[in-house]
Amino acid sequence: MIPVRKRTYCRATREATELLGKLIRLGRKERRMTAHELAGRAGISRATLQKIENGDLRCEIGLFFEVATLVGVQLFGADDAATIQMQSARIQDKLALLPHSIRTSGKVDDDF
Amino acid sequence: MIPVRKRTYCRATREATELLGKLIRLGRKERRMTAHELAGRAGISRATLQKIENGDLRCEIGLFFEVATLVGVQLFGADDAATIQMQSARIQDKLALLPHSIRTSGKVDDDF
DNA sequence: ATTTTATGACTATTATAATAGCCATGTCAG
DNA sequence: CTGACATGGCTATTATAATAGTCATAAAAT
Repeated sequence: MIPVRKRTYCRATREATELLGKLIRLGRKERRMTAHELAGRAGISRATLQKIENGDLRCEIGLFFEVATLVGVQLFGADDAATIQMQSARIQDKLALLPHSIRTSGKVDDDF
Repeated sequence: MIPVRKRTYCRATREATELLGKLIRLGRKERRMTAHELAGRAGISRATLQKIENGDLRCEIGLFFEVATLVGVQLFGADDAATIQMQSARIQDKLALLPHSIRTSGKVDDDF
């Protein structure tokens, strides 16, 4: 029973997810952890970890990031939650300056 | 009907996902796109886009990355698929040097 | 060489994400 | 001011991800 694939993803999406999966597998092996061991620590099944390391686009982002964190893969160039949170706060400030709702009347679409 | 939350995520995971969501919302507004419009381009529902921009950990990573790409959010510091693919190839080479399967007998666990 | 076990691949089942559709609110443009 | 529409927040339904489990293979360790 072949599942019906309907969704498509652009190449950048596929490549990025594949890269993240490989970084996770590399991190795991560098730390000499088995797939079984890492899956246990992350609280997921070994099958799901396999899908993550293979760059399966349909896995939860939370699981990807959780495993990445466990094996020391840097997200957004930061190794700790506090640094990421600071970036988040800065983006929040920029967001506050923009209008709450976007109106598509003028059709300007500046590319900045 | 309150859904039973069982899974937990570490702070770094939550912060990183929240940051990515905010970067996406910022990117969308800078390009003056409505949520409806962006959801349409990404081929997802507006409700899912809302969850993504709010940093919902349970959304598919493929949807996160797809939307991020559409609004110009850089993944892994690269703006094109080719550059990401090159990074991927390098990681692949490093992986090839490591042993195929990890044995947990010696219990060394070097941190590198 | 032999044993042990880490990994890849698969299936059926269960949990849950994604969706369509709705209403209420808010806010931007005229 | 006010009317149009963008957004947030729900619900029920459907699609599908996550799981547990098994089997085969491969590769470390002895």
